[in-house]
Amino acid sequence: MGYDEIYKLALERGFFSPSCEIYSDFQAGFWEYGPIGVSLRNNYVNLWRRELVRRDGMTEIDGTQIMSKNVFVASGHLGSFADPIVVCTQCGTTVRADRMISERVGGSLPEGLPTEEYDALIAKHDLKCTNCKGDYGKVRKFNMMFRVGIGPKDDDAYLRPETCQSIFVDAPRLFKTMRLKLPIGFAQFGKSFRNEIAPRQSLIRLREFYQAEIEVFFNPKTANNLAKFQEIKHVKLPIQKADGNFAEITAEEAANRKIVPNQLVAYYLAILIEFYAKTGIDIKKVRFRELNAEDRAFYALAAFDFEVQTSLGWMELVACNYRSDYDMGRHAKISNHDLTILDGEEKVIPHIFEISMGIDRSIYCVLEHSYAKENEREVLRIKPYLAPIMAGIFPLVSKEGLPEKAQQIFDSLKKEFAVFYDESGSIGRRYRRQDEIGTPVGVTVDFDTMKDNTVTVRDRDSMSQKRIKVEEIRSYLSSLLQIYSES
RNA sequence: GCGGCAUUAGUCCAGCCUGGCAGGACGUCAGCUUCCCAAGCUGAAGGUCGCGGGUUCGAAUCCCGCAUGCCGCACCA
Repeated sequence: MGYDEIYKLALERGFFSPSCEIYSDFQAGFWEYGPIGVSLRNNYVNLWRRELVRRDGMTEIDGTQIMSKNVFVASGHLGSFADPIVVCTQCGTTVRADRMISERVGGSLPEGLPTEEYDALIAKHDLKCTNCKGDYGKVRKFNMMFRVGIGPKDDDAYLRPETCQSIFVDAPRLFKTMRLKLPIGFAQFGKSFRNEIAPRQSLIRLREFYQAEIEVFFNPKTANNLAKFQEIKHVKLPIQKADGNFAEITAEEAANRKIVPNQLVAYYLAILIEFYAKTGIDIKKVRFRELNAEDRAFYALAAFDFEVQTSLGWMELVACNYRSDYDMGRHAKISNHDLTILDGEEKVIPHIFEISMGIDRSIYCVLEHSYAKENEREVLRIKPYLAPIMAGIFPLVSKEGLPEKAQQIFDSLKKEFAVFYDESGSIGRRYRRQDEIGTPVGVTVDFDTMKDNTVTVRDRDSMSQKRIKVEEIRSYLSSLLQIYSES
């Protein structure tokens, strides 16, 4: 299925929609989750908690979205998250000053030059706009962070451009109070904000978006001595190397042959791909793409993007970055706190491996990989534990006490399961409506129900039905929610 | 941010060229029908024609600006 079908489904069925859409001054890059979308996202995040956070014994926190300026001095975002841009005074074309200069003058420029030096270079080489030969204006820094003013004095602070900074600055207290030892993963789900120049395609590139980030703190000396590595050593990792070669190899081979930096990285890539297999994303259409030095973030020693093939091309869902001791080293320096951790006898600045997941994009991919049109039927073949609604409860016809009986069953289930009652239209129409939002089960009350207290349960994927007792509905639904019976 | 195209009911779209009552299909709702897969019949609701300005007796329609969306470029932690 393509983007257009998913977008239409989203608008019609309440997955997501543009923010502030009744006003004409609304801005690009902001989208709402509707009722069905919220339910899907909650289920997705809970699967993330179950299959990554709890599986690995991680510690989850929830930090603030607004953080002080010094956090981003330390993180490097104030300096490096800003691009030097220059605008043509004639035609308004905007280009990256550093790239434009190095392309036309030759050689590469050091990062983070003051803007005056770019101005001087443009003047020295008499560079004109490539589009219209017009003069360039002054070079300025465009920072991708949203600045906010705090209190009556409008003190500088910023909306976080990634959730992980809270983890770094909270880490010292967490190690003390939660009695943690290396290696340990910290997890956080929440909003991040980036002032993208060109937001695109609804959930794919947003200015306000959800991340689920995991930051694994470890001592680099023991990164190849990981007991739990045995659990996943046979998991296959599809890796697209920076040199272009592709290989599907086991986690064990990847670590031994140094295709990934160490066992610890191999382990987390493996549990990540096992997580995505459980989301229903087609695991034959995923890869880890190794980034070369130019494409990596400024802090990363190694980086693997987890990508999924979609109708829009390969889409990056997760950035896996080996951040080394950059973060804790920088925060130690700028905050003037000792951020070393005692690992046995040794004091270390922890190294960090990061699994930075884009939730909105992941939700989109789950939808695209699950949605199917078969003849006249449109069906979202989503895993039951991700389904926004678990079961529709229907009276076969709206008379002779059937609605009352169905309502009674609905009431008995509603606190435990996301169930939906509907008596409007033919029974077929009600089944098909639920198919479109991926509801795995239709429970129908008919005339036999009134005699023997049984109902039919209808399966979304096969459309087949069987009769079960009313008392068995609860266990029937529970059994469908089991993850570990899934392949 | 640049260029091209687009924006009309919940959704898809016609109407625009050639200015003159706001339309269709699907969906939704109500009633009838209905013993299991978008059936049928009857009826109804639903509109800031993206926003602002201009031209005109009169603008969904023509002109200008802006916003948003899509595609391409550029950008992309």
